[in-house]
Amino acid sequence: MAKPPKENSPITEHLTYLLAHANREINRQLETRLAKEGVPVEQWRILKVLSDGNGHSMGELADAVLLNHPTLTKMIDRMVSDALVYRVQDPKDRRKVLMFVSDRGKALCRRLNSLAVSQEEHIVESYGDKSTTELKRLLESLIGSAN
Amino acid sequence: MAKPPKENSPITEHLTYLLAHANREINRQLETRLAKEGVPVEQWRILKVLSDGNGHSMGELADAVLLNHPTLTKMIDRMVSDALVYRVQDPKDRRKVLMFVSDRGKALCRRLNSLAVSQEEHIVESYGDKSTTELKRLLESLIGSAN
DNA sequence: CTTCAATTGTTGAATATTCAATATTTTCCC
DNA sequence: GGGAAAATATTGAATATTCAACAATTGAAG
Repeated sequence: MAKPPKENSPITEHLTYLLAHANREINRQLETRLAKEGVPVEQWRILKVLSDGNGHSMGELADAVLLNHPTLTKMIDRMVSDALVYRVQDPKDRRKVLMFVSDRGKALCRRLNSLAVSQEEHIVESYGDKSTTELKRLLESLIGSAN
Repeated sequence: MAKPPKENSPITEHLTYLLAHANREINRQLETRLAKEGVPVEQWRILKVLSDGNGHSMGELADAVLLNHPTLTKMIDRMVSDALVYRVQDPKDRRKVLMFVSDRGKALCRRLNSLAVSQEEHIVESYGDKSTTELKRLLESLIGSAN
């Protein structure tokens, strides 16, 4: 396994497939945990990014949380309805909208962080500390080289 | 980088995020290439799995190509319309439907395979042979340990 | 300074996905 | 064997995502 794929290699030897497969598994695990709070994974990402307290424009945020712009807009609409985040027009550039977390959003984010950290600890237990660290290093590097 | 995340660690230190990010990048690259043939990545996966010529049930196929059952059913509907695949009721177990590739599907699959292999070669060029092999090994192992 | 292009975010229509419910067939077990 | 439970695939309604078009603001060129 893990050889360079030829035209007739099984799909399981393709990097793109292995990434999709691993991502699906891990994402599902997390999804299951976060369901306790009734929140999709993307909303955890949004809350976490906004947790630095600085305002983030929709564009920045979309990049950071791996969502397309219109998808993010609509997800933010729901989160505003739930009073987790709020919009402020950027005074420096009135095309932009700056997003902030509410107190309610912060409290939720803390609970979600705890669930997420616990998941990763669980992964490390069965998968190993060394492997996890190395995998993360390689993924960062791949992301960097793909840009 | 690549340390065990604490509750207040940035999201970029979470394995789940790194996987989602890397997957998104690589999947987009492939998507762009396959667009030449006007086919989504999932259809390439389906054609490739069916390329062994054996009939695969919808359940098997859904697992293999990382799609939920109803999503697969509807995607297969489209592919049947495009005469890429066809359904045959399993004579051994009439609950099951066995999927097969048509000649047209096979021809398309060959062209898609070529595009996909070329993408992976391109990745290996900029990312390195060693890293790619090691990353694939680790992903396989993670998938195995997650199950 | 004025006009045209680029940037930013949102919207509406088209498309795709998901959840729950259904139909069909098989398996289990008494 | 007969009836309940499990397995398989599909459907329809509800939901979410995407694509293209739009509106608003800023930047840039003449």
